[in-house]
Amino acid sequence: MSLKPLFHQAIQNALLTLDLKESDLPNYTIEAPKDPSHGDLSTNIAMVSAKAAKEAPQSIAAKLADALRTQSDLFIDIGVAGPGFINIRFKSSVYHQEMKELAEHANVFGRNKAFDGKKIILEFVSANPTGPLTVGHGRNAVLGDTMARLYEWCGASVTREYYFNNAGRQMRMLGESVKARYAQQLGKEAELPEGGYEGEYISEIAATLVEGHGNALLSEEGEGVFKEAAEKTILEDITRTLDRMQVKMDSFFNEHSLYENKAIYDVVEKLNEKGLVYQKDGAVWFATSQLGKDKDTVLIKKSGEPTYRLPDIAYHRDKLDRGFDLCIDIFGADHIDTYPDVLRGIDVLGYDVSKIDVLVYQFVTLVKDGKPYKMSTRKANFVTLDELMNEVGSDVTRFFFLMRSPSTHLEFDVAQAKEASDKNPVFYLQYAHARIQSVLRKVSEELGENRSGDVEWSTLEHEAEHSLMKKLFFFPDVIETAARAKEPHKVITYLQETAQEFTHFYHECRIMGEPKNVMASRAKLAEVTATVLKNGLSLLGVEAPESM
RNA sequence: GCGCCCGUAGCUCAACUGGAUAGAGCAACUGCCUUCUAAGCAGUAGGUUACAGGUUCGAGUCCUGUCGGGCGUACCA
Repeated sequence: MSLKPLFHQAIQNALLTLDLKESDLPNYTIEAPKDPSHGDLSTNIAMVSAKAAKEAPQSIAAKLADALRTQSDLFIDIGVAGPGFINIRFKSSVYHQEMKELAEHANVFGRNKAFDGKKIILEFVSANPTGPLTVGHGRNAVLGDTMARLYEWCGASVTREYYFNNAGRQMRMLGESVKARYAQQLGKEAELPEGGYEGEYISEIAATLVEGHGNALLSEEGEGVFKEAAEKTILEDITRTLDRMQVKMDSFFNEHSLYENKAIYDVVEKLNEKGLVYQKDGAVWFATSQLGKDKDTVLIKKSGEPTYRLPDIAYHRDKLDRGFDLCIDIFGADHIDTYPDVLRGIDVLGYDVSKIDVLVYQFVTLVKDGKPYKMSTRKANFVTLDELMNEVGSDVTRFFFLMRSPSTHLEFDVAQAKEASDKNPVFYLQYAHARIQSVLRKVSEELGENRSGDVEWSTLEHEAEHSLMKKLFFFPDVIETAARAKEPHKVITYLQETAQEFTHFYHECRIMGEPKNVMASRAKLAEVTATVLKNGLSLLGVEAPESM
């Protein structure tokens, strides 16, 4: 279903006849050359093995090419080029055979076994319930969810977890803020606390409380009913927002449970047994300087409250205890510093650190009126995810967040996103899909039920048909690469190229009005392309419309 | 100061993780709608990959240094 294994196998067979042994070979790669005139696939095997074999790369390549010629009937062309690349071109019949197999289960095409049977937990969003999700959280949510989908397509069973903390100063402040608004709405003198939350949503929560309880709550503490009401409402709102974005969490993990079951104190105890814990200035310290860090780290403040690092370590231990093979955290660049401390802790506790991995993404810079825009949940001058989706919809929102590599800053021009949505690249993909469906409807009218019958793949000989087929074959590789590298944008790049190949084919090769066998095979090729586009878009959480 | 990330076309970004002549979209320009969706296609123009060294058959990609930007560097989360 993918061309690479065919070539790989042929190389293995050819090697048997040469002196070169597989064990002598460093890792060689098989790639599709950028320039298609070089061939369908290319390998650097001769170059990378030249040193060990003490032989010129061109000479090795020539021998190997000869062996391939005599042993394999898959190729129409085998050549040696440049510094020692071996380039091959497959016979048409290979394309047709592969297409036949692909078409038989196109709807699952792309699924692979790269993470087969693995239990993976992804932690993402994890915003504390102090306000609505912002554009900044959006990138986190979409990256996490899309990674989850990618792993699922690679055979893993995936848990999406939202880790949150409903205690601490922020939440206290939230309760006080709601209480202040509540009192104000009842005509009492009250001021927002210093550093309180100013957003409109606070007033709305207060208004609901006024409606439900009148002035009965005036004597209550901010930390009590007010905080609880705010937390409940905000978490519901967050869930609704995620829902709109096609993000569904499998579990919510409350940080507080790690206090209740004493997990955090057990961590301190275990670390203490290793002699890595001490007291100083009334606080409890983790001797991270003995583990390669330049200074030690506070685990429990002198107030008796743990810092976030302690529950973080306990949380990751909990995940490993739950039997996950891989724990991935999706972090914004500002949280990256917690990661090494967690690893140190987990390592000392005797767990396999390699099971913990992190996807760090850079910040979203919001651009408004051509200027960068500073956001703060507390000041309420943020743009919420809901507002954004009201303007451009969930498809465009998700696509936008995924378009760029996580390691680069994402510039989000609000004005541009709000206007001219027809210039957005997501529509190019959706349009290609809709256009295929439209053609297929016409073909079905023409051919009736016969359309899905036996397809004469051998009629597909046009250059445009070949390059489209070739593109399709690589889909599973792309998914695997994107999952391993944790770079979902690779899927987008691929889909755009695929849509481009399709429109090229669409303009070069008419479907309607051709002889029936040609019409049928081209329609089938178009149909499979649509399915691949749809599969890819579903990985991104984006709709593949039947018409536009 | 130190740590992590980034610097590629006018702008926003790719480049299959070390491969061959660095590619797309937007913006600009030239063509193409009496035959399957013009939200499209074909073409033109645009580059010393921040800079200087190094590693090797081969560097945008790896190493060292310099410059510039972002984020950290809390007994905040």
